[in-house]
Amino acid sequence: MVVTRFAPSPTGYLHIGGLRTALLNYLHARKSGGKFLLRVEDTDRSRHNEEAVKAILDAFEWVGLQSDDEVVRQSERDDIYRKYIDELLESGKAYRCYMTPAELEELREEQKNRGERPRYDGRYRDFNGTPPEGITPVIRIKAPTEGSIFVYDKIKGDIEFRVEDTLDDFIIARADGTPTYNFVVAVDDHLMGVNEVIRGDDHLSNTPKQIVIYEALNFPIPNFYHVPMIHNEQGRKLSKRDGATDVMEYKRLGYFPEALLNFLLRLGWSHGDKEIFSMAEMLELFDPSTISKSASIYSKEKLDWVNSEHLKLKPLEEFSQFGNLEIVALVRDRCNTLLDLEREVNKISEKPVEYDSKSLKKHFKETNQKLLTEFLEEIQSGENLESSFQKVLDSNGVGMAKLAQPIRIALVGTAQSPSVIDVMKILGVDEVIERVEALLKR
RNA sequence: GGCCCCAUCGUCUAGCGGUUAGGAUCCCAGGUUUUCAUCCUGGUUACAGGGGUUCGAAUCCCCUUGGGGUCACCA
Repeated sequence: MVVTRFAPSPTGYLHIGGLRTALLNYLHARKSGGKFLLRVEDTDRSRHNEEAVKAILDAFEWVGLQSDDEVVRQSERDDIYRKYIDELLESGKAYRCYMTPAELEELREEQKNRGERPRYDGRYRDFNGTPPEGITPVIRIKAPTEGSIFVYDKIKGDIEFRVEDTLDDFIIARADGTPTYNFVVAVDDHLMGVNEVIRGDDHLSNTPKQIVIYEALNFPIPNFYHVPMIHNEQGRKLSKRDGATDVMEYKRLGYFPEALLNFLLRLGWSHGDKEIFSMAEMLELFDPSTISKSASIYSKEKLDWVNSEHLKLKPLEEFSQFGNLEIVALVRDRCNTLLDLEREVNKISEKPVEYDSKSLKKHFKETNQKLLTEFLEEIQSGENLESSFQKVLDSNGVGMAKLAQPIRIALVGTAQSPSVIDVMKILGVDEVIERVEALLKR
């Protein structure tokens, strides 16, 4: 059974890039009846932030990606980590290091000056003497000192990291006793039964460290899939300055969760020429081993288009919150987002508060006004809307636009709207009379 | 800077030794709508550069260049 996870650190909201990673994990697990798990990475107590946890969970709820189990919180698992750290200490695979942060810093400076890679020099690796006074030690893992660590990545292929230039005896527990990231990731993934790890390729260079932990603890190594990053339109890392990176922002902007997911999935993955995917189709067709190796760039235009496609595919009934469904049916083809939809519906259902000056100038000349007045008289005399319209055109021998455009302006305030006849029918005679009179009297 | 990853239209991508290099988006033009949008038709635009291997390279190898990531008692 495939077990995957998404493990955000609660530093703020759910990031759009994180959502994509989560989606890929979710799809991969669920399509084969496996499990998708959520884990909050908050080992650093100064970083624990309950509000952020809630924000992230809310976002997951909105997009509909649900964890198949209780959300795991690392801050509540100190005992577990302690146990494994003790185990490593006892078996001699880890050791206490009494170097102070200042000493460490000094060492790094020296190494840098010599043009070497900054790394811990292993001075306490085989220490047997009496520990220096007044120093609470950190715990370091005994990493291999030579050879290579191989990562067999299902997306990137086999990657060799030479121990010499990638590893040192890194810290697995801080002086305050809390475990560090690379250690808890390995422990938790194993304990949670995670056997397929899909994550951003910014984690690729962490992987050798985690493999060191897996091996020290005799845990089986999971399959790794390192997915490329999403960049901004300048080809750089997506940052807050690039507009909406908070998933919930997309809700406010009127996007459908499925459309956002659809868009995100197509960044780095494709299935033939298919562009629009329902959740069921995503689940059916997704295969993580076919994710592309190169980074992709976020494109708002494409998202808008994907959202508009989803908007057109939804059953009409889903939009009753926006008002008259006949109006919704009339305007939804001209919308990208729900915000657009709301605006377009209102444009018809509410009386215009002002008239577009350009439209007036072009379509509210003398003849237009005369035709419009005639039209008003016809409908006031009890003639129905459609025949009144036709009658005025026929008796004056003019084309439809001469009358349709001023009616549009009267109805919605601009010369752009769906079919005037359709709009008038929905509005009804009384409302049409009111709006036409309002324009003529202005 | 060391290490690692990556490289096809502006963007998302197809291609996995032989294709007129395909689709989508964006943009432009035409048609439909006597409006706008939708929709339909058409069009512009790509294999980063240089070496190999091969009868044949976008596809395989090497180098260069460019971009990204990572180097914490952060995750």
